[in-house]
Amino acid sequence: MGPVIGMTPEKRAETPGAEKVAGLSQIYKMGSLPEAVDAARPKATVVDSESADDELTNLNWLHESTNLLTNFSFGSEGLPIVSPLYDIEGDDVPSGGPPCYQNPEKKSATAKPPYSFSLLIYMAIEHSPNKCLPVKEIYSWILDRFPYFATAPTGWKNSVRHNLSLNKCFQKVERSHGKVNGKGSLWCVDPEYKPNLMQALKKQPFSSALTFYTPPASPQSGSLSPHFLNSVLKQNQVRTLKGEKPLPLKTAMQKKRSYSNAFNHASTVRLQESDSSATSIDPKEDHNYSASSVAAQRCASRSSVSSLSSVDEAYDFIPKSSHVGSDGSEGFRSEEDTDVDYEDDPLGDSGYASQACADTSDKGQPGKKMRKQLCQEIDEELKEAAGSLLHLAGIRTCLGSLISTAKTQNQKQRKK
DNA sequence: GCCCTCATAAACAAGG
DNA sequence: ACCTTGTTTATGAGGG
Repeated sequence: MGPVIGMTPEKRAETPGAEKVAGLSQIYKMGSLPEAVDAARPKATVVDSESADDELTNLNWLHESTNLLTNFSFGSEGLPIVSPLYDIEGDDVPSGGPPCYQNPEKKSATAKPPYSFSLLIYMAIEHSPNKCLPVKEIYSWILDRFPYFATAPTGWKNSVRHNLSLNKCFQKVERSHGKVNGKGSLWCVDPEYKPNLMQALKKQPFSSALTFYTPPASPQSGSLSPHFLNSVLKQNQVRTLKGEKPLPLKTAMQKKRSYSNAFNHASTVRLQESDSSATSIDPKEDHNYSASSVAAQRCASRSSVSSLSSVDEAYDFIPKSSHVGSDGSEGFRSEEDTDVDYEDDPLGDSGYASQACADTSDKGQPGKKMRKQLCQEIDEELKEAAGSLLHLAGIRTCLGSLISTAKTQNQKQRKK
């Protein structure tokens, strides 16, 4: 198969682009924008007014922010809401959507699938509503899609487990407290490795299988949530205290976007970027089976609370409620959430879905309603936030004019 | 020939 | 005791 290459975040951290992924929240906090991000940014959005809006209180900044607020509200225009649900089964793709997932594996039912175990596992996990599956369900999915394994020697399950264990692309998430080392952990795809898996999938003969993948909708939508605005304001307070210049919202927006891009591992555009900072990894570090490095890498990539904390950090600017998302995408859930009795679940795969997922899993209509409702709510919040900003700006303008009039009156009195 | 990826097998431990 | 899950090690095939 095509090599599932370049999967070492540790190595990636050596490249400038890697920082975008590895320490995004830190980038935010540091207030430094990697040049690579700047370069990758559409120039049109980089208005050359950095000096002009250096001040947080600059009205140009505010004006721009309000423009952005109107331009980036959730789902209100332009940016399509990508549903990760329409293609869970690959068949019910709405008209106008991406091409159907053709189930290439079903074409060659008894032939050995052209995918490596890593990709099979990846596909299985990505097919699940919550992007998390226990080993058993991964078996089932593979068996379901590739009857080849029904007759294949039983060793393939060993291989699956072997892959899950050894491949850093996959993270184990304990279902509940008492089962730290017990049975039935859930396996997720490490978001950091998704681009690599995607890339590997693209190299497969049946690249149409990619269409089952659905990118997380929230971050790259570029919306300006109140959380985001608050976050910028808070950061600017800190920066001011530190004696640094406040960060213009525009810059923050750009960072947010750059981060979102980095987080959006499904972005094939990014995958094909020439600098390929997010995906260019030292092949030596990829999927390393050598005993010495595996130990070290596992320490780095797994023991760190399965990177989940970093994922959470990465969502810094996004309302917590949207971490899981109404659509269930990017399903890194809490242990409580994932603690589901899958054995008794009559829904099968869809049984892993949260309530929101369950709402949407049938025909997609209720899900759209929910999402629409959510978008409206967010829009309202955005409007409120914009209103608050305008209010503040108004106060500032009033104060400014008062001060200036007072000054002129002072001067007049002195002349007299 | 070397290195890498991947598949496969096997041993072992822990838990249900 | 048996099965499942998870980890680790070893080995070989295939490709660049």
